[in-house]
Amino acid sequence: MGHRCCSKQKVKRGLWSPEEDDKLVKHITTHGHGSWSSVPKLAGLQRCGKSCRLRWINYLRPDLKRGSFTAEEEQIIIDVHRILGNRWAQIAKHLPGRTDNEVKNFWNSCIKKKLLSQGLDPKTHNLLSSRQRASTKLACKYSSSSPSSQPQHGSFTVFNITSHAKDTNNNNNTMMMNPPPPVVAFPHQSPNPNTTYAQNLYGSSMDTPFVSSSSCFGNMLYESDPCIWDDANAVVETFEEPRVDSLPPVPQPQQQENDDKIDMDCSLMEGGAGSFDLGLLESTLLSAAMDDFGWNF
DNA sequence: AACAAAGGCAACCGCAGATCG
DNA sequence: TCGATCTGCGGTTGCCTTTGT
Repeated sequence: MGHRCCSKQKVKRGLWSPEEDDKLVKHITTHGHGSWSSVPKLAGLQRCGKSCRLRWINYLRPDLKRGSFTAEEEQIIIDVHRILGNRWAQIAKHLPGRTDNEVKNFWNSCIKKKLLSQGLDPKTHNLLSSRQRASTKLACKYSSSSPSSQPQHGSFTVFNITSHAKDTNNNNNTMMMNPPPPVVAFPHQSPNPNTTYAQNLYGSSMDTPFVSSSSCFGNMLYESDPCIWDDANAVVETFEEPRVDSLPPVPQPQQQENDDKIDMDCSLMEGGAGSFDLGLLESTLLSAAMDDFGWNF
């Protein structure tokens, strides 16, 4: 069964040869791709247009960054995935030079296992129940390439934030935020141990589209040491063992997507804002929504 | 050294939305 | 308005390499 676009002609499948790559690159660099369905014919390739498009986008584009993912990229993937779920194309937009396919493969082969080994459900980013953790411990060993990326002391550092936001009329009405979803710190993954991961992230030279309008959240998000964070009247508590069963589930991106639209009034904002990087959340949701609605600025 | 299992990754498949005539 | 085609996306498959026995 072939693609509709190429069902009439005999097409080659499987790995691309250097000659085919060469033909495709030459054609696109001189003529552009135009209509992908006409590319194979014009380029003299016995491939279907879809295959040509995929090959170009994933491997031949000159702006691709090859090589293994950096710790920063890995953290970005985890953060954005927590918000958007398996929207690989959206996630890849946060990683210049990376493709959705590359991100997806990296997630499935590395990050997923790493999260599992750290007791996290890769779908929900929630802590697994003790029973689930026991089963995953049996099933999977640490897959990390660096020993330092293993959880230390066999425990997690989980922030629990209680925000005492004062209302604008200066009275002392305190607004107790709903219990936030768990956020697990990965201090061992920070490239610079003297700065928080978010600082590394936002302060990196990488051309990240993130613009954090609430950097206080961003800065505390990956704080590794036990601390009381009192900026903006929020209190951070840490505890050694996660209270797995009492923690509420992270709202599922999939659940928020009706007709594949991001609900801008989503429950992430309402309930768990305290433990999310709001800057990342804002920019990611906004860019996703802008994409969904076709807004360009 | 040979074989099996696991991991990693490139490519394919099918669906859904967009576009065009 | 509608059907055909194109494009983009996420899920899945299958091949090749690496690792373990």
